[in-house]
Amino acid sequence: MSSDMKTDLKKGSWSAEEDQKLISYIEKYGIWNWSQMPRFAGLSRNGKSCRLRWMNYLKPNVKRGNFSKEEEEIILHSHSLLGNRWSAIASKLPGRTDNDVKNYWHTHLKKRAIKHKKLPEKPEQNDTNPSPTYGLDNVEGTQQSTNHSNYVSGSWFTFDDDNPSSSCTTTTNDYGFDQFTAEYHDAGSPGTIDDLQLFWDQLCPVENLEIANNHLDGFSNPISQDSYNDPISSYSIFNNDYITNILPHP
DNA sequence: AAACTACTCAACCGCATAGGT
DNA sequence: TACCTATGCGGTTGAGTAGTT
Repeated sequence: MSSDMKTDLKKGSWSAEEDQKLISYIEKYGIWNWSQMPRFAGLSRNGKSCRLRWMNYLKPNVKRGNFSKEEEEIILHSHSLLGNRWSAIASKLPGRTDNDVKNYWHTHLKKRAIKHKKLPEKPEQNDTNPSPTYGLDNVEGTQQSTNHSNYVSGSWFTFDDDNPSSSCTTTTNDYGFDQFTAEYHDAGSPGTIDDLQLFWDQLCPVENLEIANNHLDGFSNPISQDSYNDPISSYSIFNNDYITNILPHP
């Protein structure tokens, strides 16, 4: 028999008194075990309910109120990358919870994303009007590409010498954003941090990095220790201006 | 003013995973 | 290794509210 059945636990909306009990207890004793805490805090709730109430509502620095334009953009962009990984998306928005982001998506942004998805695609490449090519070929000191194409084809550049399985691609994602994705694969064993640094230096030369970072909006930093530990590191850029203005051949 | 509809968001539920024994 | 428990996550629900007829 579950503890819920044994002890007639309360469900539904939280009262101000319950909120205060939980806040007072946590302020005094901290969070130590959600399933035990309610009993000591004098609450007839299960641990999950307490945890949810604290995480989504009572915890200090939980941001209330309307989402800003910037927050909306981050959600839209992140969702196009991560899908319904609400917790991961919320982590990019200080003070917002996964529940908030999920609710806001369903009530405000989903329709917009679907509408956006129906926007016309970029023009197809043809012989008389070739799409611009993007690459590092003409950047001094960088590796020459042996396999690059434009963003319409969805396959842009492949490192085929020093980094045989690393790649960059540009695609138009489901939401109509141009998505530029680069991956560093170090087949089998992790490479050195220098290998990774070299890869990203080639991909984003110094003169491009500053502008590129303005569009990263907190997406994974390619030169982080995390990336080093992960045999694949990647980031994506969704801003059309970035691809148009930063990466075209000179 | 009443009835109905649409929207919002707090909360619940089930499942997956991590960590401990 | 198998089992148990706690925690975290995403899908879903439903009460309350706002807007419309």
